Amino acid sequence: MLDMRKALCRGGEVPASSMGPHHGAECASCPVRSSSICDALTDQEIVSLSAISRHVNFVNKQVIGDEGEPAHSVCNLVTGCVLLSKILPHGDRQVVGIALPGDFLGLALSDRNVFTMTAVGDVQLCQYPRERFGAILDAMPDLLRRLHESTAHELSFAQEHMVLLGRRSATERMAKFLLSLQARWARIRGFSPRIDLLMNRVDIADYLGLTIETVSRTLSKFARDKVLAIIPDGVRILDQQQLETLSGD
Amino acid sequence: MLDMRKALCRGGEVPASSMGPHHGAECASCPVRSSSICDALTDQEIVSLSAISRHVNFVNKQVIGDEGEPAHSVCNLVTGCVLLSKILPHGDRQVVGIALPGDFLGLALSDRNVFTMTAVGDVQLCQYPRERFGAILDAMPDLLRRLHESTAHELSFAQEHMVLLGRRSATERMAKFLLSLQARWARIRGFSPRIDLLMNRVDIADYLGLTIETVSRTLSKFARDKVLAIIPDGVRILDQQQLETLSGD
DNA sequence: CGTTGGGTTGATCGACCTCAATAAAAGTGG
DNA sequence: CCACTTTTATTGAGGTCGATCAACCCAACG
Repeated sequence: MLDMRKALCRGGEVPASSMGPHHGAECASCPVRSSSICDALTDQEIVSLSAISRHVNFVNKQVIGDEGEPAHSVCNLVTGCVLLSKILPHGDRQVVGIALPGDFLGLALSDRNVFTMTAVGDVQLCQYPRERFGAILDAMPDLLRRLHESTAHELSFAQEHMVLLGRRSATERMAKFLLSLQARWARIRGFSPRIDLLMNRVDIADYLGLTIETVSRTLSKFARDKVLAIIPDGVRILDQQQLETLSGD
Repeated sequence: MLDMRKALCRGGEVPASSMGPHHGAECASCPVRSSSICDALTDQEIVSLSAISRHVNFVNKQVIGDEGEPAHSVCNLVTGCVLLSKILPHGDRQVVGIALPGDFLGLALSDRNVFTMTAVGDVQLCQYPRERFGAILDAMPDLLRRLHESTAHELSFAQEHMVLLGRRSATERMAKFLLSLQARWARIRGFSPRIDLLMNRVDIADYLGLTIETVSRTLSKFARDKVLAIIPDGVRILDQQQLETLSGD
């Protein structure tokens, strides 16, 4: 519901902390290699891909790329969380996706950003110049296949989210959201009843197509019903079973 | 809002009218070749692809494939319209996509249908066995690239639809829907103020996340305001400009 | 004709939004 | 470390848009 684009202090595209280019070597110790598109590559291919890669850092609320603006690079999300959002003429915002470590940003390889990307908390990206990445794709059919897989998976996720936005109640949306985040983090850090939300109520509301008040009320209701406890920066699930019931399937 | 799966007379996967396999030759005269993924192929490649293709026909409301069931084939939509939908445990339905001539069904190449596909009116598909199509992809990197492009485009469209479902009013949804359909048909048949809806109010409601009553009321309102005229099987736009204003951007 | 399926319209209801006040948390500067 | 501001979250009261429930129309069709 809030246009954050103006509210941000964007120094430059690349924060000072990441100006030094450091190539190649890190891939071997990359924490998301196995869960990213890079797992489709041979060691040799990794080397040639890493030759064009650069790590870049962003801080909370920093805009990584603006909808409609030229996209100079594509990247893997290494650490942190990135919100993908679109803003309507009258100012309303819809968060159309949440990227977590291992996710690829720029699946479409489009020359313009199709959505605004905003860092949530500290974010590290492994960035590749777009044209060079495109060129490398020609030489690595497995990489293209993996990219297509990821895109298809995203599409499927998007369709699932359409169902949520079109046909589900506020309670179901909230429950689904929490379970979905929990499941996604589980693949990265392992299962935990404690869920770091990272983002604030505005972001959640804009993702679920609700208002912050409804988000707050729904969470309070869950807490009152002992389904979860609201803790700093997140929630702790107290009754997993009940939350799944509330999610509507 | 209606579970149609049970309500249908599904003879078999392949209607009698299409049992005779007819290979290859039609590709030369295919009406959607240039707008389908096939336009990425050389004449020679077309021949090898057409060797595994088969045309199949479906009638109005016939289920082409059910969500969750094994997907034996992928296909190009040649004529007609296909609804892609998901159904909640509860019974509510969300239409997550509308396929028109030239669109590819089965972009994900997944072994199971991720949504239910339902024919709207008479439908002709150009069908390929899934495994064989997958194998052919290895030999045709351009085809894979084209497939990825289509998938990325679908994803972008899906995200736009999320904005509609999450943040737009009934009026805006309806206006957007009509303009979107008009634009998509324009690429196939050329621009026309007359829009064949093909589908009924239930389908529209389930696509827009509304009820049939709201769809009907909104259309009636548009007609009362002389924005459009409701005609058999569709609408005729009377005030294109005003409809665009109503769409909210 | 009666029946059936789709569409329209009206009356009422309720889930969520809006507006507003308050509370809690997080910065900021002395 | 403590006032002070600013941001973020919660809670309440009231309003609204679209859902629900229900009646009715109309065309197709046996």
